[in-house]
Amino acid sequence: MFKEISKVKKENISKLMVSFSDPFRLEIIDLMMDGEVCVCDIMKLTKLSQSRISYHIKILKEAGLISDRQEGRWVYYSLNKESLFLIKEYITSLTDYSSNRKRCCE
Amino acid sequence: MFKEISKVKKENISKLMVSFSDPFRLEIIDLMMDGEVCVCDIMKLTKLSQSRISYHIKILKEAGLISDRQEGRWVYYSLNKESLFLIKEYITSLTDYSSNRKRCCE
DNA sequence: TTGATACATCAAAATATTTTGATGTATAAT
DNA sequence: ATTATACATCAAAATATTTTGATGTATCAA
Repeated sequence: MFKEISKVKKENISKLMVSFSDPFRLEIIDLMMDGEVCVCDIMKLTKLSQSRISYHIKILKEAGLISDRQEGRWVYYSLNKESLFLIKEYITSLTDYSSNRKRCCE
Repeated sequence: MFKEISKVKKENISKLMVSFSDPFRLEIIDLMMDGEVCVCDIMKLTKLSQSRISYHIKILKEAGLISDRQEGRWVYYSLNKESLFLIKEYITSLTDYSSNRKRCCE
């Protein structure tokens, strides 16, 4: 399908993009911009319930967008740079191709 | 919320990201990489039904990801470069911030 | 070893998205 | 004028996602 991004990568991309498709996940992602956060932080900063946060965290983790690091009772989450780079690469591939547009249906 | 991307932009981003959250929309987007396509093209190339394609096209259009151009009975759709750039900018802002990570909860 | 904290997981309910098939509108060809 | 084509829109059904509240697990402190 994609000419430069393989099918395997395409599935990654798909899950990664789903990460950003929910407003509350966007908020959580936003909080991770500054560095590591734990669920407790997200609870304080967003007023989302604990299980609700865990649910969204799980989606982000399974997509590969975030990494986790446990320290005692706390689990610290942070954005995964490689995944962000993959997304940027994908978007760039779209812009690159669309710059030599042609007309269709002729 | 975002430090460099305003709230208005954030709403744009949200809708733009939703555009990529469905596998069939990803396919449609993929087809637009090479240039303009009409619904009829997408039908031929994907075997999705016409109303199904129109539904997804509508979401992409409302998100501002694609532009349309009518020519007689045909409507040609193509990727909107400005929107792609906006997304790249957003992802970049995430990577930029996450490079000076700090520990939380201390 | 008891209790508290931090988080994960689960099943059910609530909600949102997607698909389908029918119908509608505009354009164009006969 | 009539018919065909290209696409949009609609309401109902199908399906998927999200939320909630309860319960489970691991860690730590007293």
